[in-house]
Amino acid sequence: MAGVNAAKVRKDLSYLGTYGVRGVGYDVEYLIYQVRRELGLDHDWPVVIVGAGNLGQALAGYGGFRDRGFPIAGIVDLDDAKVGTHIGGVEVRRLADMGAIVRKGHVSIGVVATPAVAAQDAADRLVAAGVTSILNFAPVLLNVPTTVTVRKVDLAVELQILSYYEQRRTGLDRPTASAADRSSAHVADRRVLG
Amino acid sequence: MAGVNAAKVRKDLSYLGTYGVRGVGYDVEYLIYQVRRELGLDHDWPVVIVGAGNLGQALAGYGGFRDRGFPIAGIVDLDDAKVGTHIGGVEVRRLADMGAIVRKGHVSIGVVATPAVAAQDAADRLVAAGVTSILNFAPVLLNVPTTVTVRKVDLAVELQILSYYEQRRTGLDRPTASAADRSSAHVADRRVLG
DNA sequence: CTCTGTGAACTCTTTCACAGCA
DNA sequence: TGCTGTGAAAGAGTTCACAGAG
Repeated sequence: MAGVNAAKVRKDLSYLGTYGVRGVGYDVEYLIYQVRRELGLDHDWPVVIVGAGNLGQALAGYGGFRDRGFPIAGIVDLDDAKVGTHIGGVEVRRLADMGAIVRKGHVSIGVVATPAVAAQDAADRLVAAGVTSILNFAPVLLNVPTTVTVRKVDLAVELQILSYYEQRRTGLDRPTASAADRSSAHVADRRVLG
Repeated sequence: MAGVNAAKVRKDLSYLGTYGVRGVGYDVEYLIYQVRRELGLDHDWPVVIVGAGNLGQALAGYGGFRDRGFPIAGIVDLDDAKVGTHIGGVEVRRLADMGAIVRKGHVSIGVVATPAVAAQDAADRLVAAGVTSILNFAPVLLNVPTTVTVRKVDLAVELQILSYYEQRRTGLDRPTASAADRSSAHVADRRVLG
């Protein structure tokens, strides 16, 4: 169902410890608990969103975050016109309030949903406020201390990857085709084919 | 700057062909053109968005798609209350209009921005309309013909990955720590540390 | 006989190290 | 001397195949 074979599932689970019983199977409920604990999903992780533009609003309004353990502790924006408006039950606050939100809400994860030019400043402020993990939606590489973890999600890049397969499907017979195929195998592994 | 060493850059570029000159360097402009051509970025790829909720609206309103070669050919929604409204200069159309949008706009990429329960239906309709690549934001595995490429972006999973590092940073000294470290190296490779 | 745990084999990716060329 | 191209080595990740246990 997940596109992963049995050997890989067993090997991966074995890294967590020995939670199965040979010849019998896994206690599913207990296994799920252990996986969740290992991934840090046994409690909520409040997040603060920087940028109340289209994306920031969507993220704040998207119930999937709260439902899956990531409640919105706050959303801040540089634009005073947006401050005071409500999105998904959360009030947009001033950028200067970020430190207070992080401190009061025990926030360790920040989301950068600003335009590219404002992203580094947003990251700097998040780091200064004490955030140690950042999810970056801006199409720039953020420069942060080594103690801070950054993950980047570039929506346009996701489309570019699809365009690569589209282009390849139609524009066949190029001489370098097979070599490029091999080199891009790490990308293809995220394809889900039914 | 990109967190990649010179050998890897050279090796990767070599898969596209021999576009550099030994002892001299690459003609940057020509190289960029070749990379773009190989990735299918030498022309626009109009996309159709299914779902005009928070996320669909954000995607449609987000200028980054159009700017990077992915203009919004149309956005459709099941909810008649949303039909007729405008988002980022694009009118929300009825779900039934999807076929016409795809045909008229020569769309081959669809974006699923629906709730989880509606995602498979959205994908089925996209495939029936002739779309061959799907970017799926719903937290479900889509079942599509092997001729269709699917990429999944799960925003909550991105936060879960960050929570894993957070949990690990604080809750240290667990016996299985080193083994799990090794097994998760494929996740860590997307971290950007300054 | 069934199902998990895991060392070993295998495959794929990255890096090294140097040849080739200006 | 400087920079690209690439075979070979090294390193990671995945799969195999079977031991172990009920």
